[in-house]
Amino acid sequence: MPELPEVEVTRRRIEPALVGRTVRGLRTTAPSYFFLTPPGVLRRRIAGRTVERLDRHGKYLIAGLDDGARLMLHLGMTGQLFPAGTSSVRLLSATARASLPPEAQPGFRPDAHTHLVFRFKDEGPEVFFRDVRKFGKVLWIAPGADSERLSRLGCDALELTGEHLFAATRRRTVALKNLLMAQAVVAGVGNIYADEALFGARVRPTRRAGKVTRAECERIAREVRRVMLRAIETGGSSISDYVAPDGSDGAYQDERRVYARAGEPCPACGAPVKKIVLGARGTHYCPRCQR
DNA sequence: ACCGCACCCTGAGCGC
DNA sequence: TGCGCTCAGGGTGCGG
Repeated sequence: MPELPEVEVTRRRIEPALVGRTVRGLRTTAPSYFFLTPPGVLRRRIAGRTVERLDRHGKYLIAGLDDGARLMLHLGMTGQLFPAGTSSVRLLSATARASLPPEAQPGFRPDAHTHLVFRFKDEGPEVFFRDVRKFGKVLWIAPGADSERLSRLGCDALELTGEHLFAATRRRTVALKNLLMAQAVVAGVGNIYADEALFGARVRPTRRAGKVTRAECERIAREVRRVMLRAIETGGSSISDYVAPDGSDGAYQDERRVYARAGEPCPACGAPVKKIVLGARGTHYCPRCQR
């Protein structure tokens, strides 16, 4: 489940394969929930354009094009953005290779879930956007136009301050965790890092947002930034590489302290980690450390 | 204005 | 072994 760190890692990996290159053509799947811009329109708008930059805000990637338009990409739950034939996995057995995600498979061919295939004028590799569940999104934004989706996002989670969080929580009765995951307040925090940051800050996810103190907001903001920077360093928790081919074994997996550890001892005090449902999302915390 | 919940989708994992 | 059910989750939008 890509959150800010996974999107940032994706951005850094895909940037060299996109920026400075001119699109010869775009292939798409049929119209669906995935396409905020209809695929036919998208193909016409993108053909011939050169990608000038690739930015990120929260969980959104935004490609700047040479005609002033922008292409917005969201990975949703299962989105994968990767260049063809990126990696060499010769060291792994055939069985291990077969279990690799497509981005690590040298011979990957676009399948029914590959909704975008960028082909370029140069001889370099194609770039694929694959998304099995279609919770991802693609949107073409006209030159000079605003996107309501982007303009209503709050500050990027890496820039979150205690002051901003404190102001946003006043007079709010929602559970703190739900507010932390509201993209209009802070952009980039998802389920995993919300649980991890709140554990680090020792604040219970169910607390009414309005009851959270100034000092706690400072701790939470610091933990959000710290946890996300650390996850970027370790390559994110669902972005795979050759050493840890299985998404669930991503590097950050080893650093999780509460997420998906229900019943296991809290790393700080040993009490069993509790799992509840909050805002229809699995929520994990230590009942002793987090008050 | 705010809050809670249904919905979009499909593979994994489980029980029978 | 195989079928069918349930669950997971980001973000939007609706009804209360």
